[in-house]
Amino acid sequence: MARTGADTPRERYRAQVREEIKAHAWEQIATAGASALSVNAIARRMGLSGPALYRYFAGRDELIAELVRDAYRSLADTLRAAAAEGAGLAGLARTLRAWALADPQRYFLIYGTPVPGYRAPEDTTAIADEVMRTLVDACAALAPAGPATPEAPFATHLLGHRDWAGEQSAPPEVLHRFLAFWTRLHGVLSLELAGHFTGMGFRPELLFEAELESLLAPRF
Amino acid sequence: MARTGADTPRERYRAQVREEIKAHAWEQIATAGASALSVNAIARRMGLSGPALYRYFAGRDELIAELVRDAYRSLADTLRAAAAEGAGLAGLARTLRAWALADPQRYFLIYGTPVPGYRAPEDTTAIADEVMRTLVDACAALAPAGPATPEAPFATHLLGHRDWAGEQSAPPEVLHRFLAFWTRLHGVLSLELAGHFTGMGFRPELLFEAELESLLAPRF
DNA sequence: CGCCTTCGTTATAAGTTGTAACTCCCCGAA
DNA sequence: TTCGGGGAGTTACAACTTATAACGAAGGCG
Repeated sequence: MARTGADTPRERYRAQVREEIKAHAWEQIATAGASALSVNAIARRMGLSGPALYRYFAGRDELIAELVRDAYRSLADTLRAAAAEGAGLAGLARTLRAWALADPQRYFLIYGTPVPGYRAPEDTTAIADEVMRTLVDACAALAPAGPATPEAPFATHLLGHRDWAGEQSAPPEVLHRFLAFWTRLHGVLSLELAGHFTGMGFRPELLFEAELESLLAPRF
Repeated sequence: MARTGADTPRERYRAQVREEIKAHAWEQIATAGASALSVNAIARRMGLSGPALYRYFAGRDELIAELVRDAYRSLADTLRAAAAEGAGLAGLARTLRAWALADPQRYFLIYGTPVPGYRAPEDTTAIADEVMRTLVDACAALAPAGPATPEAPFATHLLGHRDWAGEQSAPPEVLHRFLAFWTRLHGVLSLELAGHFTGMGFRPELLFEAELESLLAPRF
């Protein structure tokens, strides 16, 4: 499962300890949030003393960056697996929702409040692009090259401005649908996971389904 | 402007210092995020020594809770003022956007990643309800009591489950439009403010406008 | 005018991140 | 099998944080 780079026992041990550190970190994040993640607390729970963990991660920031990378990786793999099993746009939406509900703090680690100075490393943005590409592909597969509606100012704007990751860019109609897909579902999910619907007494999954339905319509 | 409770010189001085503390806190949050807010750093910049600030706030958490309250207050006042000047749903949407762009970290303080254990105090949720009511009213004013569409499963669900703040609850069609309004605009705004659109090369305000337009349509 | 509250201070405790220096042991090569 | 090198883990330490306690000073209020 865990693809370790080299085979030397030292490398294997090192990779194993790194995974154990990350496991404790996730546990801690799930219960107290990422801002409360403490290197010392992890070391304590592992029976190690503080500075030992610095053999494995340059510091707290690098550990968090690694967790972000793993979160993106998990999401990308989950969505790709669903797509590979024939899930359409609706299936991907529900897969995304299930993934987010499984660990809200992991979702927020990716799509939550950003740290003002932070810049995601190259490999992480590459995985983020992989997520987007999966969703764009599903959008493209939904409406098989439907004729662009003439009155779509945003789509015509997208026609000229799409420095997208994928070079073979999808038609603007598809990109517009993808952006609506992404932002609408994120809007419902993030507010639900943050607890802004509690006390309102309705079932958030029905709002999610209603938004999803709006996205599947010819005119979304 | 600043409604100080009592008139005694001590009270006036106290309120003034509290405001100064909060001003420095906002400055710090805007540049480094809420998680990096340091009571000691604020005290240093004010020429005071650490524990002095504990005369004014019980601790870091209470200070942040106060900032959250003020952020909600600012948003509620801004939206109410816009509504009072005749702004409709579109005007409120653009007002919300301008308010968010003016200080992204302030927006995230309200709608960003939640701290797992945190429960907003009573008075804060009251202001949050005020924000919602303003938006619900604008949604109600948009379509003057249009006949409920028969095929609207979420609207019919809302009919039975709306433990809303306002007792005189709006019709489910209106509530559904409000929820779509809130979640769609938040979806675009939060992803934009978090920088997830940078490098894509399109103008986020056009996506915002496109989503807004979708919300103004009879069938949103 | 004097008291008393409140402010701001320093000292301290218990945390945190992160570095430095030292030991020790394991792995690999001769 | 033995020996050396390097990585792992340790303690000690610096600098920072939140927060409390105890003290002095200074102000307003009766």
